[in-house]
Amino acid sequence: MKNTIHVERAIKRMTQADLAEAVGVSRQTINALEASKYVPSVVLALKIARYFDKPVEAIFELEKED
Amino acid sequence: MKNTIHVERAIKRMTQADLAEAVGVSRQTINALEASKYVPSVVLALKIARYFDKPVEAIFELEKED
DNA sequence: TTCAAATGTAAAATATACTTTACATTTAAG
DNA sequence: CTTAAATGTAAAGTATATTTTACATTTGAA
Repeated sequence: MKNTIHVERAIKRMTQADLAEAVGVSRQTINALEASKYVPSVVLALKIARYFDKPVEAIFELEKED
Repeated sequence: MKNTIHVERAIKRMTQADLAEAVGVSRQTINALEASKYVPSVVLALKIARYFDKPVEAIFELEKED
């Protein structure tokens, strides 16, 4: 699992805390997602994608090992 | 969280066990997802969507309470 | 109607997402 | 350089996804 949350966040010039609040999770959760420490639920993925107005697949990408 | 897994499965005329094997989870996991007993990870959602050749959003939909 | 396949369900165990608190490090602006 | 904001990280706790085993019920085809 690979994601481009930090890129989307850079485009919108927002902090991890901003995004966390926008999608209703803690800042550490966003930080951990960006660091690929774990895989989000599809609910959180949908919220993040919707926030950035992109399809889930544009932000979260499967890798061979998934 | 609402999903249309059983519909996609009906279109392809496949069993829960078939889909489970195709995406690498147990049959009970598919059964529980169809019964909305829990929310899958985005990895599993991506695999299911990819298997049905549709975007995640076409199969998994956020609800107000999410 | 009968039988096998498909589905529903449940409990126990394990893995992992997510939160909270707290602190250290980095970065950017003044 | 100094300071505040942003980020990285970590540990402990809670919630929940997923598996395994097992059995009951439903459904469909012969």
